[in-house]
Amino acid sequence: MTGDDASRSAAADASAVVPAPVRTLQHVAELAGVSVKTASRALNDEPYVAPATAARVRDAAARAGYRVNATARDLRRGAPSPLVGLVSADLANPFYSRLAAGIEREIRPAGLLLVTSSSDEDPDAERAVVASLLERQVRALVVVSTTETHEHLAEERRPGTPLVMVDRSGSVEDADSVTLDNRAGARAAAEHLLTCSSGAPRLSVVTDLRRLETGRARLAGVADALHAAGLDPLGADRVREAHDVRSAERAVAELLAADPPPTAVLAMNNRLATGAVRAVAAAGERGARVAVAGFDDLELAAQVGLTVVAYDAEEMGRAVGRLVLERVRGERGPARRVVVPTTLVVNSPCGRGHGADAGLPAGAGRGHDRVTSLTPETAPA
Amino acid sequence: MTGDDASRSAAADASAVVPAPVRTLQHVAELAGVSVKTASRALNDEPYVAPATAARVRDAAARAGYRVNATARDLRRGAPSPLVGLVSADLANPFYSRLAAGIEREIRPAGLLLVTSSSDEDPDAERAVVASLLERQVRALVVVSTTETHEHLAEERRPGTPLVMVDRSGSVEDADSVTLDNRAGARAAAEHLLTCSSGAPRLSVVTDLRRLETGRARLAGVADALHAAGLDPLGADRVREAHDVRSAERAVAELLAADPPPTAVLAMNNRLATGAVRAVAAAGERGARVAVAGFDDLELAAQVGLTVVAYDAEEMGRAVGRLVLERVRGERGPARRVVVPTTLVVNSPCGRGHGADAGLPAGAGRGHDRVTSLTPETAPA
DNA sequence: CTGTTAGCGCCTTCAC
DNA sequence: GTGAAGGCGCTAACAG
Repeated sequence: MTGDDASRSAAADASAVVPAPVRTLQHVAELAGVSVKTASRALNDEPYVAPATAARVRDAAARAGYRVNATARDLRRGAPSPLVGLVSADLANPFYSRLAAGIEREIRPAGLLLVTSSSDEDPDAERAVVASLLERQVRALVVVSTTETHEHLAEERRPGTPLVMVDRSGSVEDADSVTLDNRAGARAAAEHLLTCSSGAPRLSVVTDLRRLETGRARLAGVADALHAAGLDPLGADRVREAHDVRSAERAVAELLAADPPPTAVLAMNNRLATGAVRAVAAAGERGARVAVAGFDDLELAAQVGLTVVAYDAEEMGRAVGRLVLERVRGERGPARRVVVPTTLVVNSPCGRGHGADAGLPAGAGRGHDRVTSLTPETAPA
Repeated sequence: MTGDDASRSAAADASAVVPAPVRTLQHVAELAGVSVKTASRALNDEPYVAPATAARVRDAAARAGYRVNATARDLRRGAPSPLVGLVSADLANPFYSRLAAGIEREIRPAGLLLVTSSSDEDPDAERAVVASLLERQVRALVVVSTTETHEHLAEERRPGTPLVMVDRSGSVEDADSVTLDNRAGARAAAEHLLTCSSGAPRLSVVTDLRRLETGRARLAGVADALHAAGLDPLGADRVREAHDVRSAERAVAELLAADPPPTAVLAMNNRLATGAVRAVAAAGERGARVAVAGFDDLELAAQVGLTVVAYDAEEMGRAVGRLVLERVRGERGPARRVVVPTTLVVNSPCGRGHGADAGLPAGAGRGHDRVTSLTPETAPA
């Protein structure tokens, strides 16, 4: 083979800064004039290696730019992979990214690595990426599932691979889950909006995919609030589905055009809330007064008078990370169901509505009216 | 060994839904009554396997819940790992998460997996995680570096592992890079703020770690603008360093308390801009009029009258992904330096300043006054 | 068509 | 102290 020669001559090339692409322990051993095993011992700081030998080996390794192949080592040792797979819908969404950040922060100290992938809310993509991660022998799987059912998670997953469902708890028997108290959060927001109106309250809602568990739970929370207030359930003309900022803006514009117009709008997630704020601001120019609330926090919510159902997404991620660590460390107990409480942060000046003439509710500060839902931190499965 | 027996009896247990934790090809082969190699062939759809045999093997694999160990396969095949490592400062920051999303979207179709990890702006953590990823044999490395120098990237990296520096181009000879046109972007924002003032303009700045390349470039852009306008360079009393929303809010409050107060404030990233908007809103209650601009886009920028230096972070990620793919596919050319242009989105009503009484600039829409910097998409190294 | 042998890079066992 | 053999799970190469 001329491979080695070619490599060495490339080392003389200006573009190759590093010595020579020697890679294996075998090469290091030859360079140091010892056996492979001795080289292995020296580099792993095992006892019973003569100091002089160890030094020679280390030197050879350094010159060769050698780096252990952790994959091969783990294979030989029978060690499980340090990879934890995360499958979410869209990493660009602040919710998922904070979640990922929380998971990563929690598992990194344990030497675990987070592999992130997106399903783009496409069930087939989710199945494919789950399969791919499983083949990569991920040590645990964290999934924000987009699918209606979850056989692909229950069955395809090798027994013993811990699974944590996030945001949407799903139906896998032995899977841990971390979800929000969606129903209580939405109910709190709806109740606030209903009491906010000066006259008879009329509530409209933008929601995302109703097929998802979260969407259904949040709508149920709204229904709770309406029922408790003795009001009629949401009519079809008071609900629109949207999935991004622009479609939400259009949807809310339509909702606002109803006769009579709503006194308040509730957006079921952060993207929809952004669209809603824009639509209401535009309508506000024409004199409308509409209170707005949204699920999920937004950085500038207080500044635009947006009331939000807030929660700590990164802390959710940390909770996920802790579950992963426990399972990875051998915890075999029954599935845990962690429900994270939400907090209503009231930023809309109540009774006055919200619009161009409402001005910046700077005086309201950023959410001193916090109402935490009473959901317990952890509930039994 | 009683391992198998124990496993099988566990299958009868209610908590174990799946058949039996048989894992290796060896087991499948035994189950199907064929050799390991035949099983391998059947499962890999190789030709020259009797249909009946193939069916038996597939059936056995299904019953056993077998899933190939892709890691072992790659080792044997000499195939490189499909892992791409990303080391960023903080995945919870929308900039990094959009970046990650862009990279992931671009590389996923090629079968590559993104491993994300955070350095938390800690150089030592960065070095550690880079080493760890390299040991995992990542196929390519994408780094948002927090370190001053980059020997650890230049040297420790095995020759042949492609490296893409993002946001901060660094000093590694053979590394590709994707960066923003920080200087032009900051200059455009500063120029806008300077011409915005009715009287003599006084500009103050909140910046993050000045040791970082981005911070320096953005400050240089501000200096450019001041120089071009014939104004004095920024005095030390007009600059504060901050690194998160709260410290930025405090810092801007201090800047606003100067005598004479600034007519405009420029925040050098998204977190600092959020803090600046809050501080200015609070001061606005007391009648101050201050224009605000920030580097990085924010969802609700238009709604709060925040002028922003915007750019497409996800597209940056896709550019990174494309570079990774090219290198992974064997492209050996010299380092590429991609510079992404920025766009100034003017949301502050010019000449009137910005404060509580400025109201929502809803009429200004969301950024119709876009000024794209003239930076070329790609510049030679 | 199918099985045997060998070995990817590394480490464990057990000799020397 | 050190080295030779063997094997983790899998698949190329070569038999049969």
